[in-house]
Amino acid sequence: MSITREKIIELGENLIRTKGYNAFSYQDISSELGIKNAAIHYYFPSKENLGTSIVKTNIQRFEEMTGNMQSRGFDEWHQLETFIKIYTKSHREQKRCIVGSLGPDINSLSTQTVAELKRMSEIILKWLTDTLASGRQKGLFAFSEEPEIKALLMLSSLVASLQLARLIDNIEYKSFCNAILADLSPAGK
Amino acid sequence: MSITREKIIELGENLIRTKGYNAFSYQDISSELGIKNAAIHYYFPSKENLGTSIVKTNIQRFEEMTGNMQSRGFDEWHQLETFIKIYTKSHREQKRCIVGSLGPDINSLSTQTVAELKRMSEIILKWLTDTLASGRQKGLFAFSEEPEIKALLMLSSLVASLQLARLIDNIEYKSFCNAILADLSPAGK
DNA sequence: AAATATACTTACTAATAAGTAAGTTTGCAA
DNA sequence: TTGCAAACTTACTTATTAGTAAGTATATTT
Repeated sequence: MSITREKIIELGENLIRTKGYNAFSYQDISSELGIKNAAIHYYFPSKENLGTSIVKTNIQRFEEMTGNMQSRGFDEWHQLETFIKIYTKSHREQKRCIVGSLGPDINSLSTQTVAELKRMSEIILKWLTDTLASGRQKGLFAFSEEPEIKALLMLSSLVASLQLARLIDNIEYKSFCNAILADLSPAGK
Repeated sequence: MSITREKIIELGENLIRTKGYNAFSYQDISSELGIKNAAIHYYFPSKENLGTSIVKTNIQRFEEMTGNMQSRGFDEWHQLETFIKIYTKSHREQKRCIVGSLGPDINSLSTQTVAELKRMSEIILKWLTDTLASGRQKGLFAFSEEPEIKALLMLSSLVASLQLARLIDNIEYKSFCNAILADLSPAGK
């Protein structure tokens, strides 16, 4: 695989996560990489194409991460902690997540990109639901809702928190994330 | 106030809440209203201007609603229920809220629009924090976090849920909102 | 009746966007 | 050394965008 191709994907992802899909252009990428806009089209004929590739890369990354945690024998609490670290890192870097960035632009995305984006959120939600369910069975977590609902509540909080954090100053992001985890603690109930 | 002006604001708000700020154009509005794009510029010289006006209108609407509830003597539980109804209605109409729609585009908005948007989220959060705090004092709610953190958690959930709802099919939005309210119930603890 | 303000339209401009066709350089293989 | 493919550039086109300047019709005021 080409290094330029990878750089385009990386830069594209950053642009989506900071400016948003409709606010970035091939020029933003090409000028940053010191190449011409046609060079981007050489790798990604259309912007839809690039968008879809970026989502696919993110799905792959997520699946690698969860696979890794499972094969390394992380318990459910540890897995959730690691998952939440993705968001604290994004917050530090003043970025949103892919789902939170592309979700709003769903009406101006190609059907292919939307399909991948849906697939991504479903994969995340499924993993989160399963992790919550098996963690509760082991007595690691306590919550009264259905795991699907709880997963949706948690994911919603995390996705939106990255957005709200940019609107509300003095936000204590760490406390926020701690509250999400503490809410699951069996000791607290 | 002109009826055309009001229609522009209403249409603009709908476009922001469905397509997003960067994805809608003056043409979208003018063609819908059967007028020319220059007519929109007559009322709103720039798009930034329109954006700011739309946010201001929403702030006003929110303050009228909360003011009304307070003067009518709604208790905190009733107030929260009414607040959450805004989101169930948005969900039915396949729309997001203003904060969730404009938040993602913060990097491509004018400083004035951003200022109003920040003001709006702060007003909502302040109201929610106060309502949670006084409701807990009266024994209507039970939660262990600081009211500020709890308010942020709830608002995050609601804002993002409207986005995720469009990504995840078969979402049971009612159960989701019920879970948010049930979480506050003193009986459940 | 004349002047003026309101609510537009007509007819543009300048900028930026995605996308393309054809050419160029470079390294490698036959 | 010729041929060819990969990785671009040059030089565009077409479409859409926000925005503007000047004009027009209509109603209201003076």
